[in-house]
Amino acid sequence: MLDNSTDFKEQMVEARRTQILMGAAQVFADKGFHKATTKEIARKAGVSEGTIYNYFSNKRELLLAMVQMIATQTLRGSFFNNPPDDPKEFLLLLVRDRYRLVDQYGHIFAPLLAEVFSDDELREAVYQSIVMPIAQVVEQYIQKYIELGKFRQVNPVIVTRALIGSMALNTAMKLALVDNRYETISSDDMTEQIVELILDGVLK
Amino acid sequence: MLDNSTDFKEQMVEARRTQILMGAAQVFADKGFHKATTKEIARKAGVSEGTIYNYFSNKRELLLAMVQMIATQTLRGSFFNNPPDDPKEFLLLLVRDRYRLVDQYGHIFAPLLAEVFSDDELREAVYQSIVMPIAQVVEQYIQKYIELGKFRQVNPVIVTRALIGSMALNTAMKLALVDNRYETISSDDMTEQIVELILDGVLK
Amino acid sequence: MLDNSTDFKEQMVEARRTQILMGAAQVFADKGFHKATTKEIARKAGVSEGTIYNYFSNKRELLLAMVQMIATQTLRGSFFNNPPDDPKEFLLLLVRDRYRLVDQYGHIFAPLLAEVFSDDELREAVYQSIVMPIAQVVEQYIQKYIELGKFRQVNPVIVTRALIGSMALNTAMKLALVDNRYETISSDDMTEQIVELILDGVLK
Amino acid sequence: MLDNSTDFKEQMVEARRTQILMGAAQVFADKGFHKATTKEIARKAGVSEGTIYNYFSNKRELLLAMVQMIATQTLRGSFFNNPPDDPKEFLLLLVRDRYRLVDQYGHIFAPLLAEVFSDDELREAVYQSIVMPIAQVVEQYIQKYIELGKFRQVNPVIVTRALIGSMALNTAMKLALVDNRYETISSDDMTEQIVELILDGVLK
DNA sequence: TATGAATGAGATTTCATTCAT
DNA sequence: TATGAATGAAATCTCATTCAT
Repeated sequence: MLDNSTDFKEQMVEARRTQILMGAAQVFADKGFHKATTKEIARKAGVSEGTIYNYFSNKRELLLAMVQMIATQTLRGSFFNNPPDDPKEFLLLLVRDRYRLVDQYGHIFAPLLAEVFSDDELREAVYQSIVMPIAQVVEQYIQKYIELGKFRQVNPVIVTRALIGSMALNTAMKLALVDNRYETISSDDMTEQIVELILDGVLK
Repeated sequence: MLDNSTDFKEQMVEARRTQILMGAAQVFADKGFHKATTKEIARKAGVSEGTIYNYFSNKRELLLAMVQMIATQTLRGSFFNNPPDDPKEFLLLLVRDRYRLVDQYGHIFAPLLAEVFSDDELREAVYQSIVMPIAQVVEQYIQKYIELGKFRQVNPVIVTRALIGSMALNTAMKLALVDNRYETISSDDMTEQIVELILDGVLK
Repeated sequence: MLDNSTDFKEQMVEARRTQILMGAAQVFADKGFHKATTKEIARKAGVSEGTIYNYFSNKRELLLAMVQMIATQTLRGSFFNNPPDDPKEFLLLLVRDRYRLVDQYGHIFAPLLAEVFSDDELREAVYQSIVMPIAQVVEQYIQKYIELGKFRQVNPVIVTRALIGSMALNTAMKLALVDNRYETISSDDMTEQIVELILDGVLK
Repeated sequence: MLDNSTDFKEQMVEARRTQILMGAAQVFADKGFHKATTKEIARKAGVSEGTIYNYFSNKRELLLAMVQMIATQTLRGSFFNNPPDDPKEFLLLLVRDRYRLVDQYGHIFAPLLAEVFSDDELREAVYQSIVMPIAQVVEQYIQKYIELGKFRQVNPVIVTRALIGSMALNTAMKLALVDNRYETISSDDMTEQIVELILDGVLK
């Protein structure tokens, strides 16, 4: 078989996988993982139920595949190579970039996080593929600034999770529509306030 | 029927409900809500499956009842009436008290939070009964100190969720055993570092 | 719990198992094991599909249970203790007793034998529980008569299977209605002819 | 279209059918008819799933086609025309020839026989195409020798099935590896003992 | 009120067969 | 004619819930 024929096939397979994943993401978002039926996923994805199983070995694999899909949306290399010197600029760039990811894949995150509580393997995958990569960047940055004497002697691990947790809960509140005071808070304002809060907490 | 007879009966009913809830909590913690079977809950609770339905109308009600059970573990009135003047003392007392709650009911929180992502009513209940009461105390305290000129002009809503989110994610990391660096961090250290971080972020 | 209550419960369980097995036997006989659906088994047995699984862990267990049921229909102890001295009398008694079993459980044997070809565990069970016990009796009898000098020096293992195989294929022909010449052959005639055939083959 | 072109085409078709049947035979032997998937048959046969359906109308047809394939392996004409006069020679020649068939097609027989119990049409086909032709030869031979006064007044139908059943069960025992005493019995010994057994049973 | 056997709706998954390329 | 992706019917099995005792 010729190379471009193989390529073509691979592309078709990838396109089909994505098509199915998107359907699954919608249904998972609506119903949650357990109440989502393969029948409805198939309908939303525009394929038959059987076709799902030509591309994923079972329903749960759909969740794991979503983790991988999100994980590939990494930070641009430029960011890693030349992180801005100004801490505020650094954190704002980073946080806004990740916030955009949540905005884009928001409907995927919720069912994913829900299952993380009861699925050990999924939890590990989410942590290793999604949380760790970004957390490491922040930790190392903080560590460097502590050594430079610009930050207080804080624990970078804790502070990093504090930043992520602060963003996560506030974002969740915004998306969950459970507290209407969030309607008047813009994402940019929220992001900036949180970055400043944490930053002032670590600055000497 | 005499009053004390009614009381006795009510107590029996309450005791049975608790007995069942405790069984359910254990199984939910082990398996998650969906993979927990009523058969196993009954066994763990030491009752028959049928009996569960004499006290709860369905499996999901067990989750809602757990929210109420946790919600009753409110802060002591004394805390509300005479909150410590020193912000650090205030926040530490508060956070440690809540942390104790998580320690005690930790196995209930995970399955509860998992379902919060896909169950609107449960989400509302958790927010109103568990998050809001404590959040309000913090918000009002922050508001007061802003007005007193001791805190910067921050948004109390955001800062409060930042504090809660910081504690939540760090605690989750500790409990999830997914990052072994948390093994060397004591709860007290963690709590104090987070409180200081947020506090330094809001102090003028 | 009192003994007779336990007994009663055990009897109920046994009765239910038998009820389900009988339903399964009918459907297996009609359709064969694989084309038999649990839905139809349930209907024939007069229970719901779910009930089947309260008594058998899966569809295949129904087959194994049938083997056990047939296996319990052993030869009377008197037969073992005082086998008739006359070889012809001995073999006729034995063969007719077993033939009666086939007559009674005939509809169970067919699907059982069909699966024996592709299910190792079932094959082992059928051999150990059904074939071996009866085969051993015959083998030992033949062996004894060889030693007494009344039978030729034949291999008791082969001769025993020859007898069983002769009976089996002729019986199958009768039951399968595939050769109408069998319509005019009575079971008793057939049995006697086969016993005589084998016996004359071994007698000195 | 020219004759030899048609012939060539027919040969190609026949070759393809055989290729597919051989693949199917292997998988049927491994898994049994029902657990064999068309996907695996296609793989073993070295064709695609679709191609199977260009040569056979459905999976079951594969079984029927196997019956025909075995049926064509008939006894040599010479055997029919000049059967040996000596009964023992006659039976040994016949039985050994058929035993060779089982040896060669053994892996096909098991799944075939399994289905025979629940598939009326297949049963009829096996009986008419495989059992009957050989059985008739034996029956007529026996009949002739009875008339010649060399055999007792036995029923040729029963005796013939007794011979076939004796061979079948003993052979099955050997192949099924379920009774290790068969490991020390050679096929030739077994064949001869059975022929002698039956023959002594019918000889005057 | 407590029990637990019975229920049956419903979900996942398999796989023979079809059909566009 | 060959391919193999797509199909969707159908089957097994689970389990929350009911109800007779």
